Amino acid sequence: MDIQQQLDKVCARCVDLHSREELKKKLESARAEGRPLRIKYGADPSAPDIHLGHVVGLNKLREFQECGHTVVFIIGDFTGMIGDPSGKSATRPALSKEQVADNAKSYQEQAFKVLDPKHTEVRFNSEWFAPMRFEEVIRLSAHVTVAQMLARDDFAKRYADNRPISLVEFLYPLVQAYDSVMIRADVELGGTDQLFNLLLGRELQKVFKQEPQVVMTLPLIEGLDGVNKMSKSLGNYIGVNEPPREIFGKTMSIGDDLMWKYFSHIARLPEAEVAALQADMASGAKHPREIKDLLARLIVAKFHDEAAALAASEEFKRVFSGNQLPDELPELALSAADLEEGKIGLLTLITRAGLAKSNAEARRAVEQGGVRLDEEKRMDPRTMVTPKEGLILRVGKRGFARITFQ
RNA sequence: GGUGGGGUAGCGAAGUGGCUAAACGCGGCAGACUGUAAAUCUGUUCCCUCUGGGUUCCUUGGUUCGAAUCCAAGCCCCACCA
Repeated sequence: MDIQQQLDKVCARCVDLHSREELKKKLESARAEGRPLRIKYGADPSAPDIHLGHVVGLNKLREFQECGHTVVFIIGDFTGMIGDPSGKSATRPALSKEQVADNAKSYQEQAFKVLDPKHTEVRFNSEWFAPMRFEEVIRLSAHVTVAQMLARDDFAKRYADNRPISLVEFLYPLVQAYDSVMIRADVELGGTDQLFNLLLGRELQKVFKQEPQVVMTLPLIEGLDGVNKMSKSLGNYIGVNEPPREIFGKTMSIGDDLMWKYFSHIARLPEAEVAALQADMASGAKHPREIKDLLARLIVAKFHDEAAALAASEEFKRVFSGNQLPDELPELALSAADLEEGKIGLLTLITRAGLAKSNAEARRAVEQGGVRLDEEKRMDPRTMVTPKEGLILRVGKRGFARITFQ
């Protein structure tokens, strides 16, 4: 692939790029030296589930790989084990060595659903941080000023509002920047919220007499609520490891407006096709549900396969549009000990099936008309049920259980 | 070290002696409708064997017929000034 093609490919759909010119030069010199560029991507092992928010970046990394470059996937195990000692951030709990190792492993497995393992180098940042002496930390800190740190939007706002900023938070960007130095990154990419950290990597590389990395940011993708960026802590995410049905359903639940971003950044549908779909929707030629169904199929196929995507789509139509039962129902095994004179209270049955967290919650579902036994609505919470093998309990649109006996 | 502010349900945030299981917003759940787990509308949202009962407003002790609200001690958090 020639340099121009590579540039067009990797620069597409990014938000910030510092700079295209530099990237071009790097591509040229890399070609001249017959080596691949080193594309850095940092991963936080405290949240081991990769979701579609990460996929935006992973897709871009994959594009670099398709151009023959090497992805350096850094697992922040060192920082993960420290966490955020200020305790402010719930997303940064301190993890044990074992937890970090486990998370790192599952992280890689998931990342390789998108990345090509043959062109990926996995590194752990404890490699260089664990043996570091405090003296070196101080020296490193000397390269950054408080004013520089306060230039970061997030810090500036918090400082202005008299909200706390822990010193640790000042250190983390530095840690990330130092990673760039250690792996001699040519390019680093991240979400737009990472711009400051990425740029700091450039500064630090200059200090260490390295050619500064090219910095590229990609859009943050809103999660299921359509407002906040997709994140595990907000629970508004679609994980790449989730079963087809979940990925499909969750995708169908995003707002119509958000579809386009997913088409382009997650499903990687070419811009022209996205535009065509938008036109079809505007003209009424295609129904929004139909378009979203396509999106959901593309996403399921990306992490599972075509057949699973098709099956999920069929099942979704049956369960939600047709209000029918799904093909697989979770089972609730009862034994004679659970019954009193052959009966069990409806509320108990619901909580036993895990379809409500408490009896009170089950009661609400019943009183609000959300509970059915063999498709027959039951609105009295005092109902005593005489369960039989194969009885189907349904709570709301999504909760099902089939009763069996042991 | 000094001064001030604060800790209320999943989160944010009212409430400063009884009318408070605690306003309101977000989130969650259910229903209606639909184009779908979109949007919108309605209801609901501590627990329990539920026309009743139990336990809550950082902790412990106290005042009071009665405390999230008052007092004391403690723990924790934040800001500002040094």
